Amino acid sequence: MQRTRVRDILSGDQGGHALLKGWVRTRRDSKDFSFLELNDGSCLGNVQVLVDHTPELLPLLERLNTGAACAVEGEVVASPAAGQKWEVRASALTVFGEADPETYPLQKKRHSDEFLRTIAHLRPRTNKYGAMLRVRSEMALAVHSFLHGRGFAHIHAPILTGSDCEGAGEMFRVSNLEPSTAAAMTPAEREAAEFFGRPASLTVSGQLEAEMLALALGDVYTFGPTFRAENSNTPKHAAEFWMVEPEMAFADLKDDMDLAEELVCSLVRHALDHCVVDLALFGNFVDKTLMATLTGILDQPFVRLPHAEAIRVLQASGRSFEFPVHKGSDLQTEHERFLCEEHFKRPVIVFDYPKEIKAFYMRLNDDGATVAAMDLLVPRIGELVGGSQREERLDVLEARMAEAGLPAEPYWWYLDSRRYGSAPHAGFGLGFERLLMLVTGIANIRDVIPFPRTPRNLEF
RNA sequence: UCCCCGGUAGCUCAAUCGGCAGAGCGGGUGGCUGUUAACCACUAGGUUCGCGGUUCAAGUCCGUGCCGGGGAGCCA
Repeated sequence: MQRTRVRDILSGDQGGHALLKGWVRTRRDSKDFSFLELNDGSCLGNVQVLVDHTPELLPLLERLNTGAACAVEGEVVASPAAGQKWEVRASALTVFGEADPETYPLQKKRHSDEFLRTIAHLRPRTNKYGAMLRVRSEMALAVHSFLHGRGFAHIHAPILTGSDCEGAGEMFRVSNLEPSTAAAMTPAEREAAEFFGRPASLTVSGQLEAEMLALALGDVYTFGPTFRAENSNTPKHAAEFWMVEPEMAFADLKDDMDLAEELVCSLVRHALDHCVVDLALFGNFVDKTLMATLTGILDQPFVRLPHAEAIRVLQASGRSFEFPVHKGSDLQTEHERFLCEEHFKRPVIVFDYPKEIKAFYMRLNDDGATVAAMDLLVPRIGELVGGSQREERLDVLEARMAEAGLPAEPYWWYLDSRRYGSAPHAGFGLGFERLLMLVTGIANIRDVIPFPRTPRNLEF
């Protein structure tokens, strides 16, 4: 007999014989019978199972404490008591794995996020983390379905990279050499001995490779893990995170901003449409303002303002910031928060940044002072998306690299794309975990990744 | 990496001025009830994060290390 998922029992409209398999959330004993709350991860809800204390069932029931895995076979019937529409009257039980109540760390009561991080292998069995993981899966699907619907090709950028100057972020070095062996070698010996014959790292972005593919396939995107070795200890940084990076040929900055806004709105709408029950949990127990925030995002277009205009808004605010703003200065966290949380009270896209504070590959505007870059800022989280129109003019790109002090040689293939059939193109990176923080209201990035990697944390 | 706060029972936390180590929840035992964060009674449970110091006496004060949280920087 095939098992029925709890989700299908709870959403069904008729009873019948069923086989359920899952984990016991709690057991309530009466004199002659007990109630089991069974959860199988298919949805937030549990099925209430009524188990009579018969000679066959009682010995098995006694082994089913909170956390135990079991199978329940029985009749699905309308529940006579309030609290649930359906319940299952058990006719047979199978115990797969017991959970010693003396040592099983998950209790029926609420646990702190900090404690649950120390048992990341068990926390998916809690309501909150089960809900988060279902939403995470649903959001990944929504990313693919939105971009697929727009005609984007899903491409796979390499995770191992040889260019150790891709961008600003510190990179994780990758080597197959024993550290002690490598330490005894001269740099030349070591280079020859390295697996790739040169230094290798984990990628900090698939953008440069995505550009090459966009200049062949038109519209592409990567969606994969990304690595930063920055010693960042904050609620919104992780050493390993997932990033969605669309790249469009024949597109400018406006197209880029349009796509970012439409993608974010599409993902939020998908969550509201497909994760109703799980989002309700977050709205009730994690962030009371969640639903208002999410529907607010869909209400009206995002604010778009040039960086220079953002500076003027900040200067005119009358606020005394810890870091005073002036023409050409970067936006600090306090400025970003003021703009989207207090002044506009909604997502804000800031664009046309001074070229000095942005990366070399961003397209130089006609004013010669700014580049066609954009950051999408959202309340509470800050930068959700960072992108730009790319510099497609070979001479300008080479000049910008020289200004930045970058050697041209390792970028020979990147520059080739501007040498042969270059075309205007644009793209951005969207932090997938930050999106999940936005959608769930969860405040710490460590709680939207099943097994987070942060400085000094590589357990599990 | 810098600044601030914290680390006491399985979990969440109290402990006055430096003076006997406490509660709720969870666990165990018994009872009760179509229960549902079940309820009632009883009960067990401690290297007070580690190391060093001050003191008659340290959970409490000092130094240091580790871990966690918040803020900042960097960014997705």
